[in-house]
Amino acid sequence: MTATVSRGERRKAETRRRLLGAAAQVFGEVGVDGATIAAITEQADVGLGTFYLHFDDKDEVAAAVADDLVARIAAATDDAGAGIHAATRAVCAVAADEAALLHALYRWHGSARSGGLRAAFVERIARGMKRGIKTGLMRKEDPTLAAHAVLGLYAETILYWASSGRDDWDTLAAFLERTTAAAFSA
Amino acid sequence: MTATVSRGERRKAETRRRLLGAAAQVFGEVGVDGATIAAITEQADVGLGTFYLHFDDKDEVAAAVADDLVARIAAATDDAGAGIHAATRAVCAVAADEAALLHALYRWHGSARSGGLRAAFVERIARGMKRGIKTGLMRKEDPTLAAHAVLGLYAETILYWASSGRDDWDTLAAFLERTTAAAFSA
Amino acid sequence: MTATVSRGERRKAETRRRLLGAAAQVFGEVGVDGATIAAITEQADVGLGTFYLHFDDKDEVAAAVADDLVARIAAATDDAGAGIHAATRAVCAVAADEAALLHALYRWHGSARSGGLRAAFVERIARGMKRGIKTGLMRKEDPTLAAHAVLGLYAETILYWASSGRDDWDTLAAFLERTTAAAFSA
Amino acid sequence: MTATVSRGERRKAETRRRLLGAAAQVFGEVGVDGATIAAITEQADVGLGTFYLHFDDKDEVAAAVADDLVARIAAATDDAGAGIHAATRAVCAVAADEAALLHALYRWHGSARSGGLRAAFVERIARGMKRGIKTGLMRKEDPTLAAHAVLGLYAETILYWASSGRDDWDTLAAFLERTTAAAFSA
DNA sequence: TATGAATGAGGTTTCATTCAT
DNA sequence: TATGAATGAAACCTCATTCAT
Repeated sequence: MTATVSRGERRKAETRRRLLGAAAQVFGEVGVDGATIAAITEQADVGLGTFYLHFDDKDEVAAAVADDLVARIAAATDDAGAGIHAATRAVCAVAADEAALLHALYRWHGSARSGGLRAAFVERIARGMKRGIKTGLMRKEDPTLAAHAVLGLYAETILYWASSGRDDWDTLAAFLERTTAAAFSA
Repeated sequence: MTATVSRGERRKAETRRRLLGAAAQVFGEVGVDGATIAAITEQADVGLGTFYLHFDDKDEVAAAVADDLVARIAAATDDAGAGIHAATRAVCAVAADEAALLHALYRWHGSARSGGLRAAFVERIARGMKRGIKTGLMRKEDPTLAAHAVLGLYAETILYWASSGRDDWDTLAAFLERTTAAAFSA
Repeated sequence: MTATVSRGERRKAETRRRLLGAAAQVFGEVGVDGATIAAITEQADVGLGTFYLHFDDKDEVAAAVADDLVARIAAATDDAGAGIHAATRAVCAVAADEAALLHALYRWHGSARSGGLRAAFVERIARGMKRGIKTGLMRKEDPTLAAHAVLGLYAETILYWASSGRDDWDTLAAFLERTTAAAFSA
Repeated sequence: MTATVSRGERRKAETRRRLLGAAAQVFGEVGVDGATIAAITEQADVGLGTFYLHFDDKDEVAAAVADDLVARIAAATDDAGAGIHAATRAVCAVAADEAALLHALYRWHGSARSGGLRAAFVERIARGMKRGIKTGLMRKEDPTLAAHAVLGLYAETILYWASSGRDDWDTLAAFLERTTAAAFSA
């Protein structure tokens, strides 16, 4: 009744994880466009050809790395419970850890196949907005448009905070809560 | 004492203008990273080597194109007179015309030499914020931080508007004014 | 005293047969040069590494497939009994079935180790020629040279027939008999 | 009134000629499939990238080399005047010089774009056949089919002659004339 | 000043082959 | 005996940059 994955499968999954981690690292250092497959496999300490056993091309890893990051932020906000307050702190906490990667992926143009970070975040935020509007806590606005506004506001300030080397993320979180509340509360 | 620019100098300036226009066009089509020097010179209908008589590399043209765009938006807002209202309409008007280029330059990582669009806009917005705070119209916030917030809010919504093909820019402008006012007015 | 082949040996022979069939299939589809080991093992529904338990490399399978085909054509002509007439019909019958494979192997440059189809056919034809000359049915010519001539004549027309999608192989067979007889009979 | 091609254009044409010559050389040595772009540019003593200034890919050079060879053989036969006799000698003369290249191109599978040697030769031979049939010198046969037969007969014997190192091409030419005449004359 | 042919470093991708299981 | 993940050499192709004209 244990998970029945053969050792071979576990090793393959481990290699894939290594590649994803290496890609995240490299993307953070030189950006998605600046990253080369060779740099990723080198960082992962696997052979060059191994990359193509796990991904078709760079876009595919980038999409997978983006999905991972989105999932982590989603998990962090979900764990944090309801409320903009907790969610904002959680997002800032992840941002503090993964500033470089966040920067790389947020600026990434994405590919035909993947919407990248933006689409995923917009969708999550828009859902929250709809709830807020329905419960009367929020001013009535087009949820998708408002979600883009919030995304831009959060992303640009977070990346600014990270790039200027400030580490008092609570200050930023407070600003974000204050501003968002003022902007959209009913 | 008319301006004494020789014919050679005039021709050179004309060629430079051609290259800038071509670069803007190509950037809009394939992004800054996707653009090649050959594509730019071809679009400009100029020899390949000519590029290097006017610019050192792609970063330099991209910076120049970005400066041009910033200057045009600045001129538009300045012409529009004071007030967020007029400025927002002016920005949206330019965005409507240059959506593709705006997209390309805003996502561009920039270069070591140039801050790109972001730095220029942040600086302008921050100046406005300082004025607003001093005159008591605006809530007191860190002007640079607030400027990044406004930049992100505007940029992300404008690019969304353009990418979704909507052309009722007045609707967007109204949303932006409403939201910004709510977020930052005293 | 039945043939005592162990189960292991039987299974191994079966796997080899599977690989040969798969190789023939793949060669017909993409040519010998275009075929990859992976494509062959996939078609055979066998592990990639298994290939190397049976063959050293692609040239070796190609040679084996060619030998098979030659053997089948030889068997067909032998079964058909004596006479150019019957042999030609038999060759055309096989060609009709295996046009793609025939094309792939006939154009194949061969390897250092194997003469491929050409050598085998030339040898068989030359033997027939010598007999024909000895019995006085055939004009006296250098048998090997004449064999090459016949091979080229047959092969090029058969491949043309197959590639143009015609299926009235009797028409072709009649042409070949008529022409060969005219060319070489005493 | 002299040919008005600038020096630059002449130099470019010269480079192209160098590449064609080098490709012919390399194809003769290792076959079309075995040839690499690097080997061709090295043989031509030009930079690797230069290749792509003149040809899209290997298929395109191969087609150009094939066209050249066809044109040379066509010129040789045309110069030789009418009659199978002269034409056969002319073909053999070129074959003697270009045996290796002929071998490489004749075995080449060709590309989607180019019919290669085969198509060009078949067409020329078929034209001759139609004339022969109309004038009553030749037995009535499907001209395209007969052309393939003649092509196969000539090609296979010529390549045999070359590969076996024989240099009495007159002997071969005599065989070809004799055999073709017997096979197809009315 | 303008041109564009030539260059080659640098990236991507494939695939024969090995080897631990 | 069978497997298939891992490997890296080798091929392809692009494009920034130079330089002779």
